[in-house]
Amino acid sequence: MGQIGPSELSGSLSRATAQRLSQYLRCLRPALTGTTVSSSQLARAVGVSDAQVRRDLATLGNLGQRGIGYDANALTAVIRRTLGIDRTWKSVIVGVGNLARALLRYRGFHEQGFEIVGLFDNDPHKIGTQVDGLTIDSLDQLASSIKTSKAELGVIAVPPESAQLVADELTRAGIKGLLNFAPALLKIAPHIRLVTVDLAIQFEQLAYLVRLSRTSENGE
Amino acid sequence: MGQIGPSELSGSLSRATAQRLSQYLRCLRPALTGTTVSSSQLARAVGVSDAQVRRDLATLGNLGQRGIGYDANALTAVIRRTLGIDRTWKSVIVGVGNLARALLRYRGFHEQGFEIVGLFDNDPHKIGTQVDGLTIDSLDQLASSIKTSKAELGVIAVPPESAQLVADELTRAGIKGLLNFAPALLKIAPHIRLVTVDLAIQFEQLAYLVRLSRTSENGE
DNA sequence: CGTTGTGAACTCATTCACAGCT
DNA sequence: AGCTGTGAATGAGTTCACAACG
Repeated sequence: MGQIGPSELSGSLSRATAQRLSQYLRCLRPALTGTTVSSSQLARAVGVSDAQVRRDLATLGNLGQRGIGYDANALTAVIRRTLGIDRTWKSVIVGVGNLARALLRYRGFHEQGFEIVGLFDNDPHKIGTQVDGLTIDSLDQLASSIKTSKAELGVIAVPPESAQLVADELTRAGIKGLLNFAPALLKIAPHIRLVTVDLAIQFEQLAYLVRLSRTSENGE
Repeated sequence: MGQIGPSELSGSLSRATAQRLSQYLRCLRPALTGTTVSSSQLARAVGVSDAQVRRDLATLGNLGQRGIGYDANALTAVIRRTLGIDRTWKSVIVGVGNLARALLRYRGFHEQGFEIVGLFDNDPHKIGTQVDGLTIDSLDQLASSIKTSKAELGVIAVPPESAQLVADELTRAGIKGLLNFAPALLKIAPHIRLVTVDLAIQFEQLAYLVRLSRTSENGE
């Protein structure tokens, strides 16, 4: 199974590990110069144990130097390659509301390798107008536009009642992965990857944590 | 409210369990009428095993009926109480950009118990204007405003370089929990609860999943 | 020295499988 | 029959602790 090939993107990392790699990447950026970084430094920054960091990074190959640490540049490169963001991912956003605009302005998306190549909406008032240099197209054009632009990722930023429809349309257009912001339970084909971000759930989790820490005076 | 009855809010649920409870809640809403729902139904809807559902729900007390299932209304009430959303959480948003506007329009926030009672920004052009019936205030007024409104949750929707400052200010103002959307590593006091939502990380996770499913044609 | 990499131990989470209730 | 609750088994994830190395 874990055959270390030419580019060692070995045995699939757990979801949690992949998330932490993203976080390590975040802290690595500031210290991008030719410095080295230790597992305990990364651990403190992200809020995990140093053993956890070492375990995570060890799965990427032996890129630490004992007694020294990890080379920040090399580590960054390997994590990016492992996560698959060592290249550009063309993406489209369906539903051009405030969330879509927030995503377009979100710092560093482009430099992280995510390029928005299409905006779609079904509101006649929006179709044809421009946002950040991109023209908003009608949903009818979704399939043809995706095929010509070769976009692989689709962002669903429409109200929940349209979310399934949009997901189906994106699937038909040959999209590979969906990032869904609608609080809806999507039924999608097994070959499509789905990441759902439900903002209300994040609020609920926060409320739970606050409530918990008040109920039992449990430190940390 | 009032009595906490069997007071089954003791044993802190794991973070993952709390998340799934939120998801169950999501599927429960449509079937709100006096119906019963089975663990396998919930499991199918959310995408977990039925045993998982029963294990999760069992931690809330014995509210299933063998041979029948769970009463949708009762289950909803207990989950809401467990998550701490059986009451209103007053919240403020700092940084009134597109993300803040998206949150304000997000369906069902209010009905889920989250009430935005304050908007803050340091842009002179925004201060004094209204969004959704709320007047945008200067950051200077943060502390006093939070104290009079008794807001408990703060949403950080500012650029990453201001995020730490805002977090400190909210802490000083006596906030209980922070929902951070800035891609920044926040240093916060231990008694403050923090949930960070990094949208770029979600993109990265999706890219990883898509890349993975292409590399090894691993069915699932 | 300080730091990595990793077997081994350990903790937490999930699934199995079935008794027990309706 | 159908469905829950749960002990037991399994699996996944994390920490311990230390040898190996610069």
